[in-house]
Amino acid sequence: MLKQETLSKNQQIVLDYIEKVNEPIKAYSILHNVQKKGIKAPLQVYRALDKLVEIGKIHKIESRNAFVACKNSNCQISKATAFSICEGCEEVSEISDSKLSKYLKNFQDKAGMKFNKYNLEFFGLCKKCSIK
Amino acid sequence: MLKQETLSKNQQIVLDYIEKVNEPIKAYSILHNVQKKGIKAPLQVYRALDKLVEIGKIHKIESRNAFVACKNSNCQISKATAFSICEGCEEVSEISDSKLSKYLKNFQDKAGMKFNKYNLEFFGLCKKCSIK
DNA sequence: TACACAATGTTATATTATAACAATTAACAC
DNA sequence: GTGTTAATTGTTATAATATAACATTGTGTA
Ligand SMILES: [Zn+2]
Ligand SMILES: [Zn+2]
Ligand SMILES: [Zn+2]
Ligand SMILES: [Zn+2]
Repeated sequence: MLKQETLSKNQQIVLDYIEKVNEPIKAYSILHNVQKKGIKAPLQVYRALDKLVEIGKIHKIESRNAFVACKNSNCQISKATAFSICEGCEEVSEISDSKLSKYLKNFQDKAGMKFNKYNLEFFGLCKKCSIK
Repeated sequence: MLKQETLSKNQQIVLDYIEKVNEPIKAYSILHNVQKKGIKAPLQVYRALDKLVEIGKIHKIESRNAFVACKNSNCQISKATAFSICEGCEEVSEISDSKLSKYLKNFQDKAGMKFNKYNLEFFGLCKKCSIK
């Protein structure tokens, strides 16, 4: 079978919603908001999320248990992700910095382990929150 | 009041256990294993974990919802952490690389956000798992 | 002593995620 | 088209992770 090129119905419903809200959103919040589209159970959401993460359409913000649409057309495979997270307003943005990604892709730890994936989360205060 | 210098009873019990097992361990697994010491409820474990993370004695591996003792005497404050995680055997080790930490501490995103903390998780296969 | 704050104990509940199994749909080879 | 395989869906139940709320006790300090 060829590699999937189109999303399934539930995958598309979930992705549409995540792209629309345009900020990190939690699985059960997605569920509540797509029930009018016919998705009834958590598992239907989680299965769609798994696939969307796998193909790089969305990313999981691990420290927040939340999901966000990919804003970086270069990371189609979800294997090299970096985010900045404001601890004041919880605003999250995906970092797209070629020097950073190059540095991290080439990083070798002392045990010589070869990495195929990384996730980096920076925390701080955004401009708005830091002047409060 | 002076800054806490000694750990409380429950904090010490939980830390002792995490240091003993010497690998990432989950909160409810900790609970089961410290019940003989008198800790009875999840909240007692989570409160101890929160404090231990705060003071840098342990770290949370976000992608695994697990906790591990700090192996890097330099990161007493839990604000700059990096781990390598084997996706085969789930072995986790804390990365201590001064060049990496310097690079990340000084990283500035395009929005000029000032970071005070980061967490980086690398994924791959350890030597043992990669020859299988 | 009185005060402030940290830590504890306890019960209940909220939140996040997966197991198990049956049924349906989509893609492909022939 | 038919048969085959894998992906997807639907459904119920349950597991795993984490916090709310509130009363109580301990600890350092003035
Ligand atoms: Zn991305
Ligand atoms: Zn902010
Ligand atoms: Zn550490
Ligand atoms: Zn391994």
